[in-house]
Amino acid sequence: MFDVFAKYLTDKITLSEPELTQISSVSVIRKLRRRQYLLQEGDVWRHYAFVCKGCLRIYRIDEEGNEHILKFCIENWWAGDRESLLTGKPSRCFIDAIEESTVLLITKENFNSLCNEIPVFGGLVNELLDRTYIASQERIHVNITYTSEEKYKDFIEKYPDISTRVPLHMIASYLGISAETLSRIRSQNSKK
Amino acid sequence: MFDVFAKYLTDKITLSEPELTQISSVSVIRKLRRRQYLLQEGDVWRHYAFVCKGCLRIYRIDEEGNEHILKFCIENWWAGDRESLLTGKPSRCFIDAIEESTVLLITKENFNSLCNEIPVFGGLVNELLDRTYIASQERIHVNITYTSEEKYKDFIEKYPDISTRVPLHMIASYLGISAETLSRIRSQNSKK
DNA sequence: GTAAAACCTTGATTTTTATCAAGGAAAAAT
DNA sequence: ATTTTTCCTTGATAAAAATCAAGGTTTTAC
Repeated sequence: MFDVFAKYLTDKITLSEPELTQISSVSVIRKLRRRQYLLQEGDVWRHYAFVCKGCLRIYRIDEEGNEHILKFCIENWWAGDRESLLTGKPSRCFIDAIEESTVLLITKENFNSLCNEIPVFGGLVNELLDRTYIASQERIHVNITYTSEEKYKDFIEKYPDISTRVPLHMIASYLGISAETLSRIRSQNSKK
Repeated sequence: MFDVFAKYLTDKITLSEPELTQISSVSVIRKLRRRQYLLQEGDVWRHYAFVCKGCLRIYRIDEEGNEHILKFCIENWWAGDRESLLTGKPSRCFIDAIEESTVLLITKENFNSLCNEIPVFGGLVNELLDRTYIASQERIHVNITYTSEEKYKDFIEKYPDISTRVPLHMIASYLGISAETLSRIRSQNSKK
């Protein structure tokens, strides 16, 4: 499974064999069955995690026990709870696998070493963070601006690959609307 | 006005006199009157901007002409459109002053040089970016989880200083609810 | 292969929120 | 100081969305 990560990296940056070996040596592959947790609320998240295969979700549970999905992570995406990672505080999130999945884990310490020792790697990570931040600003904009229907359209446009493999009620949770409302939006759209 | 920025920096990191002088030499002070634009949609944003005094807002305008406020920036906050800054593309945002304000501008190029040449400065910036990202994740969570009333309560709790100096309808815009609804929420709360 | 669980849809009803409209208070501009 | 603009509130109404409930389908687990 390391080859998936290697391909992801070498598609974007040039790495020597020793560098790839170095990255490989600190990478740990972890398989997850459906519904299996990668992180539970209260635990401290200490890794960087790259999804080689499958689909995860990051979510929080409110006082009434309702789940609210912050993010879906499919192949070639990064997963994790950056807040817990950076602050060292217990996470408020759960991460679990929606499908049988494989993730590649690198501890924070090893990851930082890689960033320092392999500058192009560090550069890639910074670029990724930039893009992630921009995407989160965009999501805030969508959230405060769009109607439920527009939010759904925007979602399937931005994430066509996710919208086909994730249950509807999870998309509703991600968008912050009820599953019933989303079901009705979808059926109305298909009539047009 | 540079002293406000100098204090902000030296409260967090240790800087030598020459370093402060170096920072000062690339800083440009700009005064803004009420409603004056710092950035208009379509322009490329090329700076880092630190608010020394006053209050700005960053917002977008939708097809129907409605404003949606992405962020308020008061003293000791950073303003700008990171998307345009990093991509070099025309901004989709407006930034203007809600009050008479003073901002300190540093061009992207000079700013990057400072980060490289003064490592503690770069470190501070990275930390700031981390916290900003975490805050944006938190805002997304609030958006998809909370009711309008809870969103408002959360806002005045997180930003008591902003909530007292910004018009109500702008807070409504920031939260993604109508001004009338927010007015009613507030009057109901005060009855309790 | 079958039972159980998860998922989606639809209807009826209630709750929440937006919209439209108008009046008054407060603040800004000159 | 006064006019103008902005801002806030309140009411009435319409629209949107949540909730409750139930039935049917699909998928998963064993």
